[in-house]
Amino acid sequence: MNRPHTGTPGTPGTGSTGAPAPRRRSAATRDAILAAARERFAADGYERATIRAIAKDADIDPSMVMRYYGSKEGLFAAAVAVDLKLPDLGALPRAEVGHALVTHFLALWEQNEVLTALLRVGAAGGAGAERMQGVFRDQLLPVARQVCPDPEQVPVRAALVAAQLLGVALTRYVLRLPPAVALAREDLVAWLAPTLQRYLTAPGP
Amino acid sequence: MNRPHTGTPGTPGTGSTGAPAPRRRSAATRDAILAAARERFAADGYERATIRAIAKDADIDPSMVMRYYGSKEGLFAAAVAVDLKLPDLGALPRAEVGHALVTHFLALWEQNEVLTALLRVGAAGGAGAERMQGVFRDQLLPVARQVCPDPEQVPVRAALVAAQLLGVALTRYVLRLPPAVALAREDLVAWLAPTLQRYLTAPGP
DNA sequence: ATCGTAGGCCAACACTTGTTGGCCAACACT
DNA sequence: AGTGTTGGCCAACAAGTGTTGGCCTACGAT
Repeated sequence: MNRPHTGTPGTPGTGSTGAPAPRRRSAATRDAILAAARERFAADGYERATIRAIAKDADIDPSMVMRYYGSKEGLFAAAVAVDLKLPDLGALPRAEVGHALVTHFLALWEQNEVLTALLRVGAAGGAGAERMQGVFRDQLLPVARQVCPDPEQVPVRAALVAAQLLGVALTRYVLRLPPAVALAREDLVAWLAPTLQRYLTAPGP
Repeated sequence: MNRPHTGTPGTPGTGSTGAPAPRRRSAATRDAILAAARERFAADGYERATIRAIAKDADIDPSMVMRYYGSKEGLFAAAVAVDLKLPDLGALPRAEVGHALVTHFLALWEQNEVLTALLRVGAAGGAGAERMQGVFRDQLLPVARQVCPDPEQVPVRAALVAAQLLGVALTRYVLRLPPAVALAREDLVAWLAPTLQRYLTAPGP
């Protein structure tokens, strides 16, 4: 798909010395590109976030983006490497899992614009949606498995949780419905925690 | 922004006769364009849905789209004229509003791809998000006002309802998380109805 | 039958996009 | 000092986009 050209430099094998990693000068540029890309993807979505705009934000030439990340899709893939860092719900009192999940998610969304970017692009469909499915499958499902009574119902429970949480993120951080934005975080938690608690631990309907 | 050219034909003034409306031949074309546009917008989102593709689906020339709708934005505005047709919740037993809302929404969503299109484009931000805010404000808020105890809390309640419903739509119809897709409609209703019921009618936290 | 007009297509324009290959400066290492 | 490599920019390409204006054809009223 993309020619090697000079090839992606990759990790430069820190050599013989166990020294504190010299960190090639290019690493700074790469990080700048990634940061700018996250911002643009989150603000504009995949299509409207042009490589040229990202490059200008990072104060480098558009061709550098190609050199380091191969293509726009490659850049996106590198920019939204999401790790939800979900806590171990198994180690919590079962009555608190709902509360813990909501607070964790809200904190995550507000500190990291990666999730907004991912949601925006995921909603656009195609590869973005697949990536989102991956996050759901690899990160949310296993956690749900730890608190769900019936293993067979785990996927359904997790999907319900995802629907509620993503819905909040959508209305609050993407669509910005005024009441959803104005809502204080603590009130939001108070409303959502019981819902998630029920979706996760209540007996099926 | 767009020149009049021949001007949008508009409604052709059915003339003197009160006859069954001759329906200019162009009306069929316009409807075909609109149908194709809804499909494409729903499937591909705003940017990826090109005028050329829509025109090809409708078996007409791309320039016709411009003639009838002025611009791509104009076409989109005409394509997603959403009317949720929300039932009068005031006329229902208060204990059933949650159930009524979910069933109505799911039916709406599955019959009409307009909502998927609107959600996809809304999530992309910009004008799409504003239009979604409009639907929320003009159609969901008034209905919530009919069942909410405290008028001051109406916006919050409505936002919570929107978050839950849009979250389901997102995971089920846009992201297509497998468990969310596989879930039977009746089961989904059984899970969601109590949640909405609580968001709308329960005393605040 | 005639003529204005609406419905439609064609070809092109202006622009933006992702992407490429070549060239140059600074650095590291011997 | 010399030399190969890395980091970077410039200019350009090919493709695809929304959009425009002109031209042709068939219909409807006169």
